[in-house]
This record gives sequence, C-alpha cells and structure tokens, in this order.
Amino acid sequence: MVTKRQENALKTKQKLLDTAAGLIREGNFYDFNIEDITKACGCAKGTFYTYFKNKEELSDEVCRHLFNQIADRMQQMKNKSFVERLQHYFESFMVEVERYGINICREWIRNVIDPKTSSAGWDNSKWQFDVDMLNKILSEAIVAGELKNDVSVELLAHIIICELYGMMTCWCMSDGVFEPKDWTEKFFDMQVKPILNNYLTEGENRCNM
Amino acid sequence: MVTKRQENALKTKQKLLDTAAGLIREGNFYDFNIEDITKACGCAKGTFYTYFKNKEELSDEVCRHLFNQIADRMQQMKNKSFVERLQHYFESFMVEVERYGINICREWIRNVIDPKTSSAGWDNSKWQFDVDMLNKILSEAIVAGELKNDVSVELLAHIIICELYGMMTCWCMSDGVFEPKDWTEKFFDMQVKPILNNYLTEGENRCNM
Amino acid sequence: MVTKRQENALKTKQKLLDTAAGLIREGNFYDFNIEDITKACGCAKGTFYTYFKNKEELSDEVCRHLFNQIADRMQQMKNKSFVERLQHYFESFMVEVERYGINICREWIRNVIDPKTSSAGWDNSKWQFDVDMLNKILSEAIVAGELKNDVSVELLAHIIICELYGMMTCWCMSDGVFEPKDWTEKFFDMQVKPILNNYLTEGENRCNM
Amino acid sequence: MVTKRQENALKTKQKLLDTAAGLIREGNFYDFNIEDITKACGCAKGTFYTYFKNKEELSDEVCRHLFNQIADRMQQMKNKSFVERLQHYFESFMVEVERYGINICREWIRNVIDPKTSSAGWDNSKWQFDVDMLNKILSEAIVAGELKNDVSVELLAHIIICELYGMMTCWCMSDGVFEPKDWTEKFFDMQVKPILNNYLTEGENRCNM
DNA sequence: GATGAATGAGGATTCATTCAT
DNA sequence: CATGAATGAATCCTCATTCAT
Repeated sequence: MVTKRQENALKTKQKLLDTAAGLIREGNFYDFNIEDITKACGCAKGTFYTYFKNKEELSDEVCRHLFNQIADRMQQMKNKSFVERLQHYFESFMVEVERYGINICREWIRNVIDPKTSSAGWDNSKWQFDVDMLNKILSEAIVAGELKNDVSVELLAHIIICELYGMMTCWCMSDGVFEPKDWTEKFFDMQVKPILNNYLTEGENRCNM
Repeated sequence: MVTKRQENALKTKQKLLDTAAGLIREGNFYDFNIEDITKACGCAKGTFYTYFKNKEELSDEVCRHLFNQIADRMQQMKNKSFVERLQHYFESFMVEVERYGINICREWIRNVIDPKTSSAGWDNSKWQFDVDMLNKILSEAIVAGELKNDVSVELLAHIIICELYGMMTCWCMSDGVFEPKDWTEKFFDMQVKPILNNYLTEGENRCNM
Repeated sequence: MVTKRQENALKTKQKLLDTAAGLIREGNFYDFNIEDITKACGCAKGTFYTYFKNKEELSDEVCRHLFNQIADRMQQMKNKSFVERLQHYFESFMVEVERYGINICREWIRNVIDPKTSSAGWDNSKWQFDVDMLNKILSEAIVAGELKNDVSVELLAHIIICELYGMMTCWCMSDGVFEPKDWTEKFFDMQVKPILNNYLTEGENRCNM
Repeated sequence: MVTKRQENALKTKQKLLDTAAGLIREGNFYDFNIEDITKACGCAKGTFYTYFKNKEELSDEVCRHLFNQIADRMQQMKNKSFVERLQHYFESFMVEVERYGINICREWIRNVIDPKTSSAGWDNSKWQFDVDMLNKILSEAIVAGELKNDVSVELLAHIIICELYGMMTCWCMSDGVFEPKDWTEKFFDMQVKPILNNYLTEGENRCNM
C-alpha cells in the first residue's frame, strides 16, 4: 500500500529528476548546481537532500533512468531480427545522446575516471552497460542461429561499441554538423553492416545490406 | 633581434605550458588549478597572467601544441603512401590520447560546448583540426591518384573521423581494457581498411588489406 | 490512573532518553543530532518534539537523570560515616564521568556558558548540583558531630569540588592516562583526606588517613 | 631580510589571530565563525584562507600563542625559587583561563577528543604542555636541591596538574563565583603547599607555608 | 500521538583573477 | 616583468524545527 504522502514524496523526487534532466538537456549549466535545480523545481534547497545524498547521486540516477529507458525499449524488440534490434539500439542510443546532449556524455565519462565519487549503488558505467547490452544481443543472435557459432562475442561487442561511441563523440564534437537520426541510419548501413556481414549465417539476407 | 629579457619570458611561458601538460598527463587534476601549475612550475600565481589571459587560454595552447606535434609528424610522412599516412595519423592520434589521457579529451569536448569561454585566438576545435587534416590527406591522395576521382572527400573524412573518435572514446570509457597501440593496429585493419577498399584506385595494393 | 496511551508515551520518552544516553556514552556523536537519536530509537523525527521542546531539553534531562542516580546512591549511604559517604561521592562522580565520557562533561560546561539556550525547567547546573550535594553531606556531618562546628561549609564544599573537578578534567584531558577507579582512590587518600584532617572532630579516626 | 610586503602579511595574520582571540575572549561566539572573524578584522573571507588552512588551524595557533606566553613568562622566573615559580605558573595559568574564558578551555579539551581534526603541526595538547612544563620545573627543583631526590616527578606532576585543572574547571563551571586571582592565591596556600610540604628538602623554609 | 517531508538559515571552503609593490 | 596578498562570488552540505496528514 502506498499512502498519499508517499505518493507525493515520489512525485517530488521525480520532479527533481525531471527538472535536473531538463536543465542538463537545455545545457543551462555545465556543472550541476543544486540551487538552480531546486529553484527551477520550486522547492527548497534542503528538499534536494531529502532525496539525494549528494550531487553525484542525482547524476547517477539521471543516467540510470536513461539507461533503463533504452533497456526497456530493447525488451520490446525481442521478437525482431538481430539486425533490426542492433539498428534499434544504435538509434535509441543516439536519441538519448541527442536529447541529453554533451553534458550527459561527460557524466558517462566521469563515471570511469572518478569511480570513487560515484555513489555506492551505481557501479555500472555507461561502458559496462553497453558491453552487457551488446553481449546479450549478440548471444541471443547466436542462439537464434542468426550469427555464426564461432563468432567471438566479446570482440564483436567491442568493435560495435567503438562504432557507437565514434558516432556519439563525433556528434558531440562536431557541434551539430550531423542530424543524428539521418546520420545514424547512413552510418549503420555504410559501416556497421559491412562489418557484420562476415559473421551472419547464410539464412540471413546479407545481399541487400 | 630577441633580447635576453624576451628570451627569458619565452622560456617562462614554455615552462608553464610544459608543467601544465605534465600535470594533465599525470592526471593530478581534473579541473585546472592555477596555483598547482605555478607552484609546480616554481613561479608566482601572478606570473601566469602575464602569459595567459585566463585559464582557458592555457588549455587551448596545450591542445594547439599537441595538434602541432601531430601535424609536424604528418609533414614528415609526405613521401609515404596514402594508406601509410592514414595509419600513421591513427597511431599519432592515439599516442596523444594515451599520453594525455581522458583529461585532454574532456578539454577537446569542452571546446565545443563552451565556445564562449574559448579565447579569441582559439577557434580550431579538435574536430576542426581533424576535419582539416583528413581533408588534406584525402585531397593529396586524389591528386596523387591513390584515391578515386569521384570520392566525396567530406563524407569519407567524416566516416574516418568517426572511427577515430570511436577508438578514442572507447579507450577513455573502457578504463584501459585496450592496449592502445595493439588495438589501433587491429582496428585499422579490421574496420578502416575495408571501408577504404572501395575508394582506392586499382594501382593501390588493395589485396593484402 | 494511567491510561494505556499515557503509559506508552512514557515508554517512548524513556526510550528516547536511554538511546540518547547510549549514543553519548559510545561517543558516536559530539554534537547532538536529532535524526541519529530517533533513528536509533526506531521512531520518527517528529516524535522527538512531542516529548522534548528542543535539543537542549534532551541533554538537560539526560544530565538530570544522571544526577538523580548519584543522589539516589548517596541516599543509600545515609547510615555510613561522613568520610565513607564523601569517598563514595567521589567514586560515583567518576563512574559517571567514565561512563559518559568527555561528551557529558562538555554538556555540563555548556550549561554554564549558554544559559539562554537551557530550557526553563533546567536551572541546576552540574556545579549547582555538586554544591548542593556537598553542602548537604557536610551539614549532616556537622549535625552528626563528625565535623567541627566552626567549619565554613561553603568554603570546604568549594575546595572539595575543586578536587573533584580536577580529577574529572585530568581524566578527560589526559586521554586515559589514569584508570579512573584506581586513581580516585589514590587521589582521595593523598589529597582529600589531608585537607579534611583539620576539620574532623576528635572522635573520628584521623590517624590512619 | 623582510620586505615591506612580508611585513604587512605578517601584520594581517597577527590581526586575524588577535581578532579571533578577542572574539573568543568576549564569548561572542561559541563555535568559531570565519565570517565574523574576517568581518571584525576588516578583511575578506578569502583572506582567512591565505593564512590558515582551515578553522582548526586558527584555534590551534591561538592556543599555541597562549602557551608560548606562559612559557615565556616562566623563562623569566628562572632565578626564582621553586615554590615561587610554581605559584607563578598557577597564576599565569589562571590569568589565561580568565582572559580567554571557557571557550578556550573547550578547545583544549577538543584537542584530546578529536585529535584527527587537529592540524598536522599541532600535536601538543594542553595536557601535554602542562605535563612538560611541570616536569621541567620539578626536575630543575631537584637539581637545585629544593626538592627531595626520591620524589617521583611524574606522580607529583600529575597531582599538581589535577589541582590546576580543578581550579580551572571550577572557575568555568561556577560561572564566576570566584575571583580567579584571589582564589588562586588562597587555593595555592591551602591545597598545594601542604602537598608539597612532604617533598621539600630541609633547606627550604617549610614552616611558614 | 506519530509521522517524515519540507524548510531555509547558516557555515566552511575553493579558486580565478586583480593589483599594488 | 615578477610577485603573492587580497578578494568575494560561488557552491556544497547540515540540521534543528515546523506542520499537514
């Protein structure tokens, strides 16, 4: 049973998360600032600390939320083919990158360099999340007979992540030269499919790639 | 004519740059700290402002210096073949990434997000530098007949940069899963050469790629 | 008649007092923290304010409780001789100092410096308690013919308290150089008894002091 | 050579120390407050941190300064007799207690309980200072033939410190019942001299104590 | 009576930058 | 040119207390 009060508390926390995400998205700030968040959220500075131990914890939760959204979307693709799922992963990835922009990318990188400041519950860096996600997609593709048996899942996962991160970083550093959706599609066709081609089983339609 | 005084001034400035680069490399700090630099350099805080308008200017110059080193090395490769030069660019790029590590990558990214804080003299982001560099390598390859006439230099440059940044970002975010040199070589063979293959002229030795 | 509700309320309050005393004893905190107490007590922060007007009131009650324990113990010594009772007071005093440690001593001192923050009900500082207690012991000793008639009770009380506080403060500041029980005994023999000697009546066995 | 600037800097630091000591003395605050100090000193908050690493360091220096003053005064008593010097120590001690009041006593106690927060250079608690000082006075008295050879310096030092701290704590906790100077004198005569009596050599005039 | 979310004053500390010497 | 003392805005975080449910 959830009381009205607990419900309200949850709403307040969610509002803080949303406000923070919004501010990150709009690029209004570079480094977080608790006062701005609470002001934009319409609550007191102290309220922030009712829900988050510190600054770090907020950014971790924002990231986690974002990852969960991708994971959820992938879940819904279960009955699709391997290539479709992979393409969908590329697209989801870039949608989030575009939405949250460069600041959130920096947070992902921060998780790597400064793991000590990351709060206890958050030990999955973006990198680990992507490795896990791709390992799963690839393994399932092998089981489903879509990928050859002798593929090194680990190696292929790393190669694909390299492509993914190249796309992300290019977008961040080119300052919007690309329109992410178009580019992702084109990029997937031109660079990812050729790489996959060697590893797909006969059954898969490799010709029209 | 350079007076003794001017000479000394130049030395002081160079020492500041070197010290800063050293500190970045050692990862001793994440966000710059003027006092640390000047202390390590053995001069006063005020001296810093004799040579640099502000903090940004220093990091810009550190980057520029690093880019120049890569450019110089490329210059020495003029008589080599296109593929050799490109591979050399990949290697130089990763050598610097490895040497300066994640902090310098962040600076490159910062140049994009926060152009206002960038000092006047520094309008070349890492992105722009790489675009220019690759455009030059590709154009020269066309002139030399190594690349087909009808290649879209711009598109190919972007694709190659994507590969480059993917490599860099993976290294940063994987927290040292890869040994940069090995990986660069393998990566160049497995992912870059296949892409190039379609654009090379007959004369080029495409078979052993 | 005490209703069930009133009984529970009393229990809750007592639990809060005990928990606070326990935390002080363990030295878990230096400055009080309401949340820690209520958490350790298993009740809500707001509950604290049902029973205590504010933070000060709690520490006052903890002190008062402690004083009452000493007073009770003294009551049980009524049939003992003056010197025995005094020695017992010294021992009781140090037992409490040792149990609650330096934090409680600080509270006693705080009562003096910051009388404004002391709640209305608490006007007996540790000092006042000790003065009253010693006055009583000494007066009773005069009535009982154990102390000479012409002794200035007030002066003697002050002198004895000085010895008492010296012992306490030494223990606090020496960081455990002394074992309180041993020291108290030795101290009482070496410093207190000689002082008393001049004021005891003939009937008292002054020789073996 | 000390330049004008260094001289000024020293003055600023001294002014900060004096202002802090003054505020402590006046009991204007209980716990330090950097802003109050700098405001009263007429300088910016940041200036404080030019001279002190943190709050702790300031209080340590205030204590140290105070101890040094006592030590200096004792130095000037070198040619006096043992009892005179000891009495002088009691007086100096109480002069400082009276001047700086209860807050500084708390700082002395803090040094014991919370040694971790004490800055690196400050490892001498008030307790240690007093032990050292008394050991020195007592040892010199033995060498000078004023005290018996077989006196346990350590034990006697502890006993005397107990008397000293009793005096101090009484004054703090009695909220000014005593006039420190008068009391110290009376106290020294009534309680300290009798204790010393047993340890003084024949040569010393013990009768008129 | 019990709860615990919300509050906001308060305080420590950092650091880029200026400027008088 | 070199110096380094002085500045003060910026920001994080703590915690006693209130009050609607």
